[in-house]
Amino acid sequence: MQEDLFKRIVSHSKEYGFIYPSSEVYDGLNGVYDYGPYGVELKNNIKEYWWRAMVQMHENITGIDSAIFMHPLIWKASGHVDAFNDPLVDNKDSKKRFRADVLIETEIDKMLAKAEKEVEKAAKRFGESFNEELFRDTNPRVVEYNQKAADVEKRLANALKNNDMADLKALIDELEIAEPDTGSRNWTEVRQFNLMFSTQMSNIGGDEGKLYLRPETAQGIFVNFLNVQKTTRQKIPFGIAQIGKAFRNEIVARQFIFRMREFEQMEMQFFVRPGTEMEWYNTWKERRMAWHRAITPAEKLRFKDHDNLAHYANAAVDIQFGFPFGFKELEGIHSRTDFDLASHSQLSGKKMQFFDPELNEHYIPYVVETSVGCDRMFLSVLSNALIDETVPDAQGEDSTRTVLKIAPALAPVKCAVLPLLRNKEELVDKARSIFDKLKFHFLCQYDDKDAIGRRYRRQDAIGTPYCITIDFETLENDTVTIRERDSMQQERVHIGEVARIVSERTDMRKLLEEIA
RNA sequence: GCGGUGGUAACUCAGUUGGUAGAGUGUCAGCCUUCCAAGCUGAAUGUCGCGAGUUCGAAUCUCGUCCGCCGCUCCA
Repeated sequence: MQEDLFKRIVSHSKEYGFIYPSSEVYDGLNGVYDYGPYGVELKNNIKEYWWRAMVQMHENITGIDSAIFMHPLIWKASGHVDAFNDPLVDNKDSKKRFRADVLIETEIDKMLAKAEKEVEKAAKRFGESFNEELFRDTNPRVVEYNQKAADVEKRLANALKNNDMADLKALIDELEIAEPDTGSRNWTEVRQFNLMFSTQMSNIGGDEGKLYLRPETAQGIFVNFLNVQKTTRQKIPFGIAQIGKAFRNEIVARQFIFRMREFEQMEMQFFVRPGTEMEWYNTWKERRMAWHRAITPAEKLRFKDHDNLAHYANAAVDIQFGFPFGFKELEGIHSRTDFDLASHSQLSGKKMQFFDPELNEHYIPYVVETSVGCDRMFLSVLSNALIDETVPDAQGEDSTRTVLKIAPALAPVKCAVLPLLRNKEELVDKARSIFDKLKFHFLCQYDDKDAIGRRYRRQDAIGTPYCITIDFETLENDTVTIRERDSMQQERVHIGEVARIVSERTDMRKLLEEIA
């Protein structure tokens, strides 16, 4: 059932111009998708909703748009060069995949544990007279275990540093590491997976011209911290927001647009006084949840604390959405401490500090990050909106309609203009003239093909919240019917009122007021 | 990458023991329609993922290859 919903979302997306597989005429490109005519409208509206909620609604948040190409040292400072470089190995029998370095580290831990056990046993045996320090230094078994652990650790570090995959494999073989569940030692070669895409700048050969496509937009904000703070005269606490593409060379990109190799992030980094970060962390948790709740039912949203934290965070929580394939991360809220600014200060030699006039001292601000996946947001909106429902047809019999119940402020097309009949020139002319006026206000569609009911259904399928129908009464008194998508109810209004009514009901302002 | 599974029209799919391709929906043109899909007439669209082999003949059998989906790993 849920599985079916997901399939329907994928095919509906393609069939109605929301999302196409990328490079489809060449059989597609794994993990890459294109946004179609309605997709780009919806995506732009999601971005606008985010931007206005974050930038327009907060005096102390400003936006930037930093370049995708950045100085390679940025990714050294951020930890991505080291942390996003995973050597992976597969077990041929269990078909499971492991990080080679983790397997070896686990083995090192086992050796150290064995040494400790020797010490414990000796302590019991010798009782009070036990000289632990001496025992550790002299007992042959303890020394051997510790020495071996140290050797392996050193070799592991070297292999990782030199990207020596063959030596990692050799270590796994020499240590006779077995797959934890099955005990199998039947391993494939160790392969390197770098999660950052690299490219070349200019025509410099070798490593000198090597650049990465940014794996997150956040670093563009951190390296502009000083610029923005100066030019906007912001005082702590303040934030910098950015929407932009990021790239990760995922081992496997799966679940449609949920995990793509090229994706778009909507990130805001909020700079705060050290010690106040948890307060702000909680504030942003609540604010971000309110933003989601304004367009998504509460039961589809939940917080999920991170079990183990990334290298830069001292607190982290996800906002998850109930996708057809389960609750999954939509947005991450991290307390990033001063990791990034401190790291950039150190590597660049530029002091990324803030002088706090209240405290009369300099400090490196702490950072609270909110980061939403734009494409995931898009998918959540679609999963929430796509509904097949039973409604009465012209004869009062049951019929099904497929409708996208998207929040009107996010809907790709706001209004369709439909002459009741196509073969009556007066109706068509009148409808055309109404369409030509409405198009100045919002995105409209004109359609006179097929019976009126079918045209309503077509608009339902792309989530158009309002349909204006021009009928014979229009010709008499300049009134039209407005049909609302979800209720299918109609009201009759004067032509002069249409732009105002549709504008009001599809205005993003209502959403913003709701979450203020 | 490994394993499983699949690839036939824009979408969903059928195609029987090999005889050179079909349905429904959708699209387009026209007609008809005074408000909620499936009324009438007509039309377009497929090198049956690609390549090779077996065969008189391959969507169907064999091999190779590409791509998709699901699982393993990672994250927005």
